[in-house]
Amino acid sequence: MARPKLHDEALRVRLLEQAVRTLSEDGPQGLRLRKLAADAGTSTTAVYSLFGGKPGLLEALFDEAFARFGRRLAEVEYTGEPRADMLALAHAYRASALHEPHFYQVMFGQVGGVVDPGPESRARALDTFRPLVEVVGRAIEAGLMRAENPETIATALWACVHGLVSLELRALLPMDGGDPADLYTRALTAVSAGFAP
Amino acid sequence: MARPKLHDEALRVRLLEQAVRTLSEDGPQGLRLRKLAADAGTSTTAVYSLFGGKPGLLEALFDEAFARFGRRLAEVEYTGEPRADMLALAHAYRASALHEPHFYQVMFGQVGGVVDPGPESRARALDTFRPLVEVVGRAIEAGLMRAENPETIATALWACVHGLVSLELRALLPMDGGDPADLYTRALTAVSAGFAP
DNA sequence: CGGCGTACATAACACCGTTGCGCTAGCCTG
DNA sequence: CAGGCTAGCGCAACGGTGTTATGTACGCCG
Repeated sequence: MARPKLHDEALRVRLLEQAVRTLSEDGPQGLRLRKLAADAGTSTTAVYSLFGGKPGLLEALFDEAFARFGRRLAEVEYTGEPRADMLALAHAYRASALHEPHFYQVMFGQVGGVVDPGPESRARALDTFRPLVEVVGRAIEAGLMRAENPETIATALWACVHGLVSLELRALLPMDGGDPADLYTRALTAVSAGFAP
Repeated sequence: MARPKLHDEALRVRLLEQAVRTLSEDGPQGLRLRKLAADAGTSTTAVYSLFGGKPGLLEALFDEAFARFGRRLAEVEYTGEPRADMLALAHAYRASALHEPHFYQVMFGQVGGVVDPGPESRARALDTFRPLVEVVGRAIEAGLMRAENPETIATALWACVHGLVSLELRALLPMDGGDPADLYTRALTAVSAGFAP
């Protein structure tokens, strides 16, 4: 060792925070390494020693985006009625995606081309929808849904919400049907009804 | 006029065809203007006079991708049983997306950041799922689904398929459930059952 | 106290999309 | 029939990107 490390964990979180801010404000396109380093008071070398490059930084943002998403879903207050809770989760999912679309893009859009999350990042991402699996489990216990694998049903529900959000963000929802929130509610009610015993 | 135009409609389709080929093989990342022009035996200026730039080229590819998708869906042979036809459409949708994921990325992923399709491109994109609306309409006529707005039900079905495909392409489908195709069938059967009268 | 080795910032590199320059090639006029 | 005018186009320059190589300043150890 020759001199004290400046590229330490503290700088890593500072860079990540700054990247999160830029991502939130300007989107993935606005994320430039030089500007990021300058804003954090360091040089681009730091990004390479701490993240290995821009793909590594994006993977860290992928994790962060799912963590934020997970926090939003964890804040949902349950009523105890599984189907209502499921709808609450879905609407929280939608609200979070519409409120921070750039993060949604990092999670599900192919950003800049190559965000290859790696297995453990994918596993953490999958953990995000654990609350939904649990709600489905309670619905099954309550006799509201048939006794299938909860993950299967939860995946179907998740896919439906995710697909609706994706279409809505692409402005591809046919808008003759009034409030989009109603469409979510009706579609998800239908899915859960379809899995009724 | 001074000399015969080389940047004509023929060159436009040649460039588009070459772009389609490159997109299909190398993905959006592999689409470089210089290489594209060289492959087509012209210069980058042609892309600007014919498409206005790279965003214009990507919008043309957006249209082309949806056209291909529409052709795949139009090739589905109907049995006459609306629910079976709906499943056939869904599996054709999935097959097309998995077979040409780069086109799917152009259609639904935020490619390179800015593919802003413009209203008439969006309208053509929405036309793509017209067959699904018609199948739903037949299901309603046959008394298999409740007499709601067919577009609403079709949108719910579309979102479900689209969401599943999106998750599958992201390798985010929980794989303990065996064949993913079964998951599609079960989820979509549930959705259509949820809209039963 | 001096040399060493490392950790860093800075500058160079290759490439991108975009744009201005300038040559080239055909019609129109004299 | 010749020559200039100008539109059309290839080419090279520009600003910017992510990445990599270079040089430098610093703190420890002999």
